[in-house]
Amino acid sequence: MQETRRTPKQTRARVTVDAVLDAVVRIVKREGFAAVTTNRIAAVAGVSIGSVYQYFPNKAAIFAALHDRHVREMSRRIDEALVDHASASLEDLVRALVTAMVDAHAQDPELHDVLTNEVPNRGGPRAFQSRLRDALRLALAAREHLKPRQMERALFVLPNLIEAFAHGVAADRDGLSRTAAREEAVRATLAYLRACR
Amino acid sequence: MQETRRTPKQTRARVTVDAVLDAVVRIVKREGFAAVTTNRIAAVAGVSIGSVYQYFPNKAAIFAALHDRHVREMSRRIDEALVDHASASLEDLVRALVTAMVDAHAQDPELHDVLTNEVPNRGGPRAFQSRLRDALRLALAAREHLKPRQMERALFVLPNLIEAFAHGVAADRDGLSRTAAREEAVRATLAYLRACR
Amino acid sequence: MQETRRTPKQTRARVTVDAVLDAVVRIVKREGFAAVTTNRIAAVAGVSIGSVYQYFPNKAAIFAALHDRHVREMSRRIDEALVDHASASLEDLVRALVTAMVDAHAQDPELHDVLTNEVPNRGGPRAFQSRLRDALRLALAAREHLKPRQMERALFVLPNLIEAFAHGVAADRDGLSRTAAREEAVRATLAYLRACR
Amino acid sequence: MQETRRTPKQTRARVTVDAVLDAVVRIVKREGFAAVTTNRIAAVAGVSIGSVYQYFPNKAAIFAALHDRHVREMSRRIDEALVDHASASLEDLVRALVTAMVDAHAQDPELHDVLTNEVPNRGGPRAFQSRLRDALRLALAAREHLKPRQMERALFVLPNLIEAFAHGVAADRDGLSRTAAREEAVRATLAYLRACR
DNA sequence: CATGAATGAGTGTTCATTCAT
DNA sequence: AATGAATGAACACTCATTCAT
Repeated sequence: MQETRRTPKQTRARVTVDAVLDAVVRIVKREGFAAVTTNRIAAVAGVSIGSVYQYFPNKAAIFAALHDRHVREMSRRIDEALVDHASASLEDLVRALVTAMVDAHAQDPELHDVLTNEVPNRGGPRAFQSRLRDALRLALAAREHLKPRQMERALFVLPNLIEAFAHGVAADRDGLSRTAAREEAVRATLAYLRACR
Repeated sequence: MQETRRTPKQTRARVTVDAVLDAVVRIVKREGFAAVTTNRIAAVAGVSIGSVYQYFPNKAAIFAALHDRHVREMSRRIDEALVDHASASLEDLVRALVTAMVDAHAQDPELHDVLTNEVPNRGGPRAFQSRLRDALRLALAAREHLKPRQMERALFVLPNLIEAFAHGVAADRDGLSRTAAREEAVRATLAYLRACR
Repeated sequence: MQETRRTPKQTRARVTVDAVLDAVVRIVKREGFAAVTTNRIAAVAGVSIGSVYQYFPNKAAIFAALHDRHVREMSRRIDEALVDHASASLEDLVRALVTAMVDAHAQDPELHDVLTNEVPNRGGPRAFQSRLRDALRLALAAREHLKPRQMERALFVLPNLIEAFAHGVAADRDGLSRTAAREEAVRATLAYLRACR
Repeated sequence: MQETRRTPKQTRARVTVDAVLDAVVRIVKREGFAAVTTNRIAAVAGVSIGSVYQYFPNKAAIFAALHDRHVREMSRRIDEALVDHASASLEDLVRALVTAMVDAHAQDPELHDVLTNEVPNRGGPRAFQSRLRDALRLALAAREHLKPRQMERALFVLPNLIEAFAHGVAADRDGLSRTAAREEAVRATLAYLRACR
């Protein structure tokens, strides 16, 4: 009773916004980015075009919200891994982070591809890299004694490393299996970390 | 006498095509992707819109050609590194490849960003990953004794890794100097390679 | 209460469609066929170009609809003559049919000319000849004992005969008076019919 | 040696002009009227676009010349029939005229359809009706004693009649053989003529 | 609030015509 | 004279956005 308690207004807004964002994804996947018109979005989302403009000031804002949602979902996973493995070893935490990112992308590779290569993204797709960097900063600071210089370098390398694998898994659909790719990602990350010490 | 010898037709075509592609880049950088209209391209390229359509069947073909040119430039650099370091150690070759890619992107980060995030890219940015993969296949086969399985994994990982770093160095190094970032990228790549053995 | 009762949607559509078709006719008459651009049609019809495309998928469809409307109008007149003179003599029925066709064309000869000679007409202008043929088939079958062979021939000749006069009246603006032409048409048609017996 | 003697210039002009006109017909038949562009005409005619403009001031002139050629061909046939049957009965002459027109259209119905319904025709297709009218005036004056009023009417009716049948035979005879249709056209025309007396 | 018909600025593209070679 | 690359005005059509209902 208490947790689902939002005003009807908020709920409806939430539902409509999500329907719109999902519609964009569905259209890009099925008909390509060129088919993403605001009217089509409304139709696929099952709302009127007027309602779309009730929630988004313009088309670009829809894309921005879509990217935002993705970044938030990624951040959620990162935070979760961080908290769940707060007292685990660095190896285990890194494994958890890598697994979270790879799995997130592997789950719907097409979605990831769409977000990365088709939907315009003024903010850059690197928005959640900084969240990842922050998470790693916390993790490393608590566990390793790295000189500031080393820390900086590691914080440059690791997010790129992790994204490379996540990206690779999503793109190379008939390459490595998800499990193998994930293992490879963990191995590469830990190898680098060891080389840092 | 011999090197500049092309038919006037070919030369003119080349010049026009390049002017058009450069115009696209210039417009995206200065006014954003939304300002890239075919008529604007023609104006900035200093040719008539009719001439643009003499060389490109439609707008999408212009973008495709732009990506193509980029891929070719990348391939050129990869090939060069491969040949120049034909008898060098694997470490040196990998260093050369990473450096080549990083430098290529760092040279005009804005251009790279534009090509990656703004200009629609149906073929995927993976076109030159496969060139990179081929180069690495040659390099590894001649130097390391990897089991097929190991080779497969390394060839999946390395191109993604290198591209991620090239991106990363060009985009946000978060305080790291470009040289330091590049050095760290090489170190991370070699760390992975060593872990493969 | 009952006769004007249509949904607003249908009424509005009807009005817009007719305004568009009338606009085409007006433009062709006043400025020639070359001046018939979709934007000009919209302007003259008093609607936005977007609305035109709400009702017609493309420019050709506008022309098709225009011809269609003409054919329907002709068919209406034919049917009316047929029913009104169901129990009249063949002479009277033929006179009614000829009169209907000639008058229809004489009423707005310029319109007819435009439809015949300027507006592209993929379906052929003969669409309403077949309606005329059907009407005559009914009329003759009920009144004359023609052998199948004779019937076939009469059904080939009569529509052509009638169209020749209608066409002639519309085209030859300073030729015979409308009444005279109509009388001449009736005379020729009946002469032929008598020769068939 | 003497009759084909024209200056090379004139001959070349003739050949080019004809090639251009034939090209138009070929394109309309094969690809539809929309495909008739000046550049395509030049290509199909096997000459350069520049040469086309050497002989025609603009595109409309090409269409005009095409109609002109058709009218001239029709006139030739009319004149021939007139002379060949100078001392024949009116029936025979009319039969000859109808046959000439019907056959001319039946020979290449597609061409005729194209010229009538697709190629813009500012002059109206009536150009050769007046030639036909003149021929009939001569024929009737020499053979029948019609009052001026009757003559006027006959000269209004007959060309329209004959053209309608020529059209009709070429287009849709609805099961009738071409010979039968032509015979019936002659019968109908003569029936009208007799009713004039 | 929701709707969706209407809007019209702006786009990609064509093609008649020119003119330097 | 012949060529055909270049031109650019003009077109058909789309689609983000508005607003009366």
